[in-house]
Amino acid sequence: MTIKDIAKETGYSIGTVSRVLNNHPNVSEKARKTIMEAVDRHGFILNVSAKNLKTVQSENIIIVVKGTFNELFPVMVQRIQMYFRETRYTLITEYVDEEADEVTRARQVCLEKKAIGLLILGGNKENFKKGFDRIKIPAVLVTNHAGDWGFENLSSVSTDDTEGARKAVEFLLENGHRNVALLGGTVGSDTSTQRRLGWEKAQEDFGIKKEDFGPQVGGRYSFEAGYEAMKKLLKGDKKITGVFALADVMAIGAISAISDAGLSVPEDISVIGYDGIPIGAYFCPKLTTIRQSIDRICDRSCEILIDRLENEGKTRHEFIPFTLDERQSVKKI
Amino acid sequence: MTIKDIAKETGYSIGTVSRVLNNHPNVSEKARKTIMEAVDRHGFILNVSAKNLKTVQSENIIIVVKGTFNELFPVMVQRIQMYFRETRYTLITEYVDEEADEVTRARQVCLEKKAIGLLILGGNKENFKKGFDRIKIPAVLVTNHAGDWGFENLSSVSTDDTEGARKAVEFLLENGHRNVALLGGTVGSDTSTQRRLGWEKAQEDFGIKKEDFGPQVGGRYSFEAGYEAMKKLLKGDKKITGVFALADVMAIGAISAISDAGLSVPEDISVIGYDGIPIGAYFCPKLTTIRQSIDRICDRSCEILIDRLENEGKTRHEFIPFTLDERQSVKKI
DNA sequence: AAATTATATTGAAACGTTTCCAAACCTATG
DNA sequence: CATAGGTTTGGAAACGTTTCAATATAATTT
Repeated sequence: MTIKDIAKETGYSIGTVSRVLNNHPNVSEKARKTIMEAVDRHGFILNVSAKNLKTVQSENIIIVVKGTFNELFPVMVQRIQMYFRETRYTLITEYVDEEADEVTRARQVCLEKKAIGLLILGGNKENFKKGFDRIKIPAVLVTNHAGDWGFENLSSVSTDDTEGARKAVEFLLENGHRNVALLGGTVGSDTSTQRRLGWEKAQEDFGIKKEDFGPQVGGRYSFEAGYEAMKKLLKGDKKITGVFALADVMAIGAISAISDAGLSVPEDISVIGYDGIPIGAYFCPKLTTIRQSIDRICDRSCEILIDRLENEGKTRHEFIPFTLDERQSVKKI
Repeated sequence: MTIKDIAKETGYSIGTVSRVLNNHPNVSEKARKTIMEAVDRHGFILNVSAKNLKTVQSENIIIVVKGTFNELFPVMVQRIQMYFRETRYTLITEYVDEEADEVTRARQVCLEKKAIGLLILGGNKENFKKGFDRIKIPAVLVTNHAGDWGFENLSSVSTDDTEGARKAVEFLLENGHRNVALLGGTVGSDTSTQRRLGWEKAQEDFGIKKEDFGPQVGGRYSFEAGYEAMKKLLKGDKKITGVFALADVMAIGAISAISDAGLSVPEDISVIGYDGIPIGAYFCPKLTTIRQSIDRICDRSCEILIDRLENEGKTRHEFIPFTLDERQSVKKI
């Protein structure tokens, strides 16, 4: 069943059928009705390949997701999928490993799939510097701020990680904690860097000298890494009363480790997380955390991309406000 | 940059270039080398639209995901994405709402995208009965057993939900619990039905009469629903010592509710879950649960689909073994 | 060296659309 | 009633591939 068959059946030319299908003006009401009727009757569907062959452009948008152990990203991908479900675009998901170069991979996939737009979940600046200028299509960096990266076709939507982290640590400090450990972070991850910076700033604001900063233990954003990092921290000699985990999943891992060590949260140690994943509200104790509006981040990213695609909107670099969700895992001392 | 340019540049015909690109036999070493060299030099990429136009078939596989509040599915989707990353296929994800008819939607998308294979995450039998026979391409039902549904082109990979649930409830019964509540389930969900059946069987095996079965409260698989359902249960008059939650997320919601009610798990009430989501191992108390090998379910689903696509393998209906992960949320009484 | 066979290459049609130009058809105006 | 202007339609080229029949070239056999 092709456009040609419809043409033959209705007695119109294929040109006319095509025009009807594409809502072109200059086609009579009568023709439109006859043709649409035939189309519906046969459940005819346009051959996208043939269409793209002519129009060159596809309607593919690629989302490149970096890092595969994250609990947050799959949910964000889902949200973004749902967003595009309502549009005429096709979203193609491409996962890349933590260590891989997401920009090179993105470029490759974009060429293969003839993508017209690009979303990147969790990229890092180093890789962008190396290769982003060769990506010609509009792109949005989701979750990372790229305001000062200086790329022409790149937008970004994120929370202000430094401020968020600062707020988290300040909250701990206001509650009397003085030795606030930092849990998590991997080299080359921009979110880690930003959040660590916030941790430092907050301590400086409270007049803590650099040599008196709490201890740090790195690790990727996962339950397991949080658990292990906390175990290491508990073995350390410094007495810790507060922990700032760079991600909720780490916070949860950490609480689990604390509890396995026979201590309790928040009685012995207070823990604050970052992200605002749903489980946090049901965890025992309920997790105090900096909540990013991931739904809004996702939606806004999609909006910006589509605006640029369809209305030639400018690139933007937006911060979505975060909130401190005060629950049970932090205690005043 | 098209195949034609490559042809012109190397002096060969476009036919020859095409054959080189497709690894056809009957092309000289010399031609192959010259052409590949030019291809690499220009970073030439075949136009998929043009290719598909001729070959008719795409290499698209659709995954239809039913239900959007689930914590398990996004992770499974990710796993499946990763699987297909290594293949020549393109996976297109399509989410449908809990109430929607996944089969009709699947058919529609398959036509639009000219898909050659289909994966369905969380379908139900009623919808299949209505419309699956009109789907002509190989499909695999992931997570539900369809052995007796009688569809020609449908495979399925799942755990034996009835047996898993029975095992869970037996475990509670063996630990001395006699009034085991059932938490969760929505009408029309096949997994719920199967698991409820297991709950009934286990009680029968222990000689409990139907009128003495524990109470049931329904709800979708989410933290929140688990929380609410448990709250309702706690208000009931029957004294409950054990709870079987149809999904880990519900179990976690339930534990949270129990704890908010001033009781504790497992001291006052034992809870067992189903699924084996990662957080379970880090929750406090650590969640005892029936763990499905979701990775293996995913991988096996993909394998079966591809086997059918490429080697005309038969349809299969496989059970992947589950395990009882005994942790801390169940106590002997 | 000629005849036969196997291998390598070419040329052209076909896939299902879109789009542009020209032709045909209206309708209103002078 | 002829003409202009606008609207509607048809026809054909073009998009970048694959594929197949036909041809050219090389290898093998006699």
